[in-house]
Amino acid sequence: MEISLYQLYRIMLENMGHQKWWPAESENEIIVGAILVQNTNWNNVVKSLSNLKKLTDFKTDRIMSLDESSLIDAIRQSGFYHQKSKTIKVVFNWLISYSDDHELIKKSIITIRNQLLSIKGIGHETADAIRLYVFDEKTFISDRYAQKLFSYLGLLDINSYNKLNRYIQLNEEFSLEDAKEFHGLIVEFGKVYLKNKELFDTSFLVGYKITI
DNA sequence: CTCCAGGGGGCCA
DNA sequence: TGGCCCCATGGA
Repeated sequence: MEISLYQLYRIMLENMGHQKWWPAESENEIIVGAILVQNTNWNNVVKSLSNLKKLTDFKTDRIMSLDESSLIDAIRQSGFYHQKSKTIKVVFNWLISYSDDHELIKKSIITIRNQLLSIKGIGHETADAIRLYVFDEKTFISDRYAQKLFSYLGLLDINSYNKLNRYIQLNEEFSLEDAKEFHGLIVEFGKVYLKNKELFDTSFLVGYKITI
């Protein structure tokens, strides 16, 4: 049966329920989490976020006032802490350059994506995650789980972020909230259904062919 | 012990 | 562009 990308989203939502992504209490927490989770298990990130919440409550000025060793100690469990600590500082410095005002950033002439990509330690996926969950830019995150899903569906066998990102785009049927939910569904599907097939029934996606 | 997570940068062809 | 290596921790 041929279905659209939006219908795929609806089917996943009906079978898996709302994933309520991104799990965080503030936008600054989302930004830090997006950096810390790079090639790192989320369980490790949760510990670091807990440390940082106690230290800074994710206030921009308090994050910036942390010295490097304190920041590294707080995020150590998330790995790659030398680069991630620097990236966090640069990103929040970028926010401060806009008076820590997200609305000002959204009105910027330069695209948010390009500004984020210019920061060392922020690549395509992290930039798109921050765009989607912090700056309300409806976008599809074509991460490894998305690549696996479309391969699993027999649609494409793409193992490149840019290739899939160019190929997949969310039409008007997707609201901003749909886009956020879709990414959560794809990741959770990948974590549970593609890796532990014996634990769950994956059949709800069997037999569908996506037309883009 | 090995493998790898909700990546990214540098380098090289 | 695309492949390879490195970055680092903790859980399975």
